[in-house]
Amino acid sequence: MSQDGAGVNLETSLGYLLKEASTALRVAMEEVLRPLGMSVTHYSCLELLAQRPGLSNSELARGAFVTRQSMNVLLQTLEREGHVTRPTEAPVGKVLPTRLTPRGRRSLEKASAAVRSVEVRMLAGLTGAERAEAFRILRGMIRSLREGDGA
Amino acid sequence: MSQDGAGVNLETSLGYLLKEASTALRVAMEEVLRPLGMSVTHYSCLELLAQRPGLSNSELARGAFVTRQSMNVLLQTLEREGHVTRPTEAPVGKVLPTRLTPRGRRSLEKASAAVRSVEVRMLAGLTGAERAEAFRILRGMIRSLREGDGA
DNA sequence: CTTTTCGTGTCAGTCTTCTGACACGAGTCA
DNA sequence: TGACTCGTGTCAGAAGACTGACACGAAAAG
Repeated sequence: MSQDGAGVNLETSLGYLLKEASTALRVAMEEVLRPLGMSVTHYSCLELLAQRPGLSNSELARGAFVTRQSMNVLLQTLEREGHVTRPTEAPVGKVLPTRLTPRGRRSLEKASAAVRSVEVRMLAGLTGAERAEAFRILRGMIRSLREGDGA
Repeated sequence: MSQDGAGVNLETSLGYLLKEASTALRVAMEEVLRPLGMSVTHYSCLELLAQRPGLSNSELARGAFVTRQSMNVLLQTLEREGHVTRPTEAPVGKVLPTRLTPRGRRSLEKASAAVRSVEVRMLAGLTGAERAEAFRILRGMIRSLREGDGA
């Protein structure tokens, strides 16, 4: 019932499986993040800032896979809640470098632990070699997909 | 600058890479689907119906990774546009089995071809063995993630 | 047969994210 | 110097998806 030559066979499509895996991961993350009052984008933003302090709104948006506009409203919330700070004046150009506050850092610590547990669970049945292989393959897919961008 | 033992290292995180790949795929699909006036969920719904005619609203929702409510409004649109049909009365219970119209099928054909080209591009640099390996690994991840569901 | 559980379709309201558009500053190039 | 491109921050409106809640029918459990 599913081997019509024309269609994309959902049962065997790597694209569909990729979406399925990504959704499962997002659901699992939401599950552990909800008790902390945090969404996935929320967390991603904080984690990005921890690893690369001073990132701009646009850079954060790209890193969290949302638009600048969406990231901006998120940053406003995070700023209001005291998790991050942005200068009122741009030191150079229009870019407003964002930084974590101590409170934001504490908040991130719990979230990070929760997310790490999810990732550990996801990778539980995989050997080191398989993880490396998965990493390599996914990187390749991304590169191939983006190649056709400007073409 | 990124090897603090506590955080989830974004550069080496398979979870992050998974999201990145999934986003790249979605973007690429939106790109080829837009000229056809179709969104990804739109297309997913049609493709599901082609392979499993008579699916209910709820089943379609699960297959397209959205809620019943979201799928319902989409189905209303698709019905209004004449791409699908649903009986006004439920043959049994409350379930309304949905089917593609010839018009829906024609519409899907173009979309399916476009999506297939994206998937081909994504898989371009991969050998058959790698694709099989990717399939196996992703399946494992999904299973592991869902295991902790009811725990 | 009765009760309970489960899945379904649907209504209503809210929220998040996106698309479109604008002005501004920095860097590039002639 | 001046024109041009590029990236950025921001405002406004629209679209899409979600959460919460309800009634109903089927299937399972008693």
